[in-house]
Amino acid sequence: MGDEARWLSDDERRIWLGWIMSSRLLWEELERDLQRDSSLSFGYYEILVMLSETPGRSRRMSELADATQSSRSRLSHAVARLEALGWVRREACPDDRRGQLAVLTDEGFRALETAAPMHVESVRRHLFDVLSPTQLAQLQQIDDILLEHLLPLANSRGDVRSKLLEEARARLER
Amino acid sequence: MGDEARWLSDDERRIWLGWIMSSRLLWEELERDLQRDSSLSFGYYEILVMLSETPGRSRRMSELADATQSSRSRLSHAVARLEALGWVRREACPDDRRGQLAVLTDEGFRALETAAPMHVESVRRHLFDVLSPTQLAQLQQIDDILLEHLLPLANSRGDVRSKLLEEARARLER
DNA sequence: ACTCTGTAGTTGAGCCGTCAACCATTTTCT
DNA sequence: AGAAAATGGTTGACGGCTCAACTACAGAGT
Repeated sequence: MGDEARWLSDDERRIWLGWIMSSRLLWEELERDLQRDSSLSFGYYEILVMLSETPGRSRRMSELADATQSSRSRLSHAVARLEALGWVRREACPDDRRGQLAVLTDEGFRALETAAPMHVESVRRHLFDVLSPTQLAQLQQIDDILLEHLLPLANSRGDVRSKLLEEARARLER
Repeated sequence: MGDEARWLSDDERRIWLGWIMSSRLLWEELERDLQRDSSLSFGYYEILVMLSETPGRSRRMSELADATQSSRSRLSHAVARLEALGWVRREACPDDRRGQLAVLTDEGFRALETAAPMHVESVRRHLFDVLSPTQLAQLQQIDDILLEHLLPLANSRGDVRSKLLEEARARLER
């Protein structure tokens, strides 16, 4: 392998591999649980959660895209599928004729209600129950720093994500 | 949202959101860099790396699957695509007539050689350069614990991953 | 009013991964 | 030895994502 200027040291390599493996496995485990318990993908789950948390259980497409860290395109596809499942409905936006509102249906809300407790349980099992309070605090600090570095990058890449991510970050720092 | 028995506390919610956002963004950023610099997906990159690190630059499919934390199916598809690109070649396994060897071609090795330094640079930029040594040490501990919890789960789910993950973990603990 | 630029959202092609079904070979058990 | 079970690997349908192209509307400047 081309060992150029700044290769990784052994320590760094271990940290790197550890991060890759653990974060990948955790994601997979959570998605698998969610899929098994509720036949819901994590992406869908996030969308339903975000909708359920707004008054009126509805939100504009682009807002929703930012809130769930997805591209507009991805959200558009996802909402189309959720609509086909009957969990979300599209409505025209009153004040902007370009806009679309994604609205959580009652059926969608019920689906979320059954999924949520099991998902939370899964998050506990795989994250909160295995780390000590100290480690959780450390993890939070680390993630905050990473976000501080990564969010501006994501934001500057225009198109995809916008100011709402900053808002999300503010929420984190509160 | 159905607040059942053990919902997340505000602190937990912040940690949870922080983890989701940061790990997702980091993955995306690294993949984006890799794609931009080398038109290589992270999955492919990993396969090439694993192959390049074995004597003979070849490895059995299932070994390779475990080493890259992928299902046999995924690896099979991926190697098919890498083969079409001319970076990997399949060979029959001498001692087991069921087996297949994935072999890194010279062209594949060259592709990896150009990709690697830029990728390492990207990892530094987004991870090692933003965290302090203390935080990196903490992160490693945290990831080790997560792995200790997650690897057995992944292993027990038979089919997909096997003993080699344990080996990988041993490598981590060395 | 009229163009110019930016924003909202959708669409289709193509890539990558999952899942389940499948064949071939090897191992184990009797 | 022969049947049964386990292992190695592939395949095809399908889901979901990305990227780039596109339509429609809004807002600014003239």
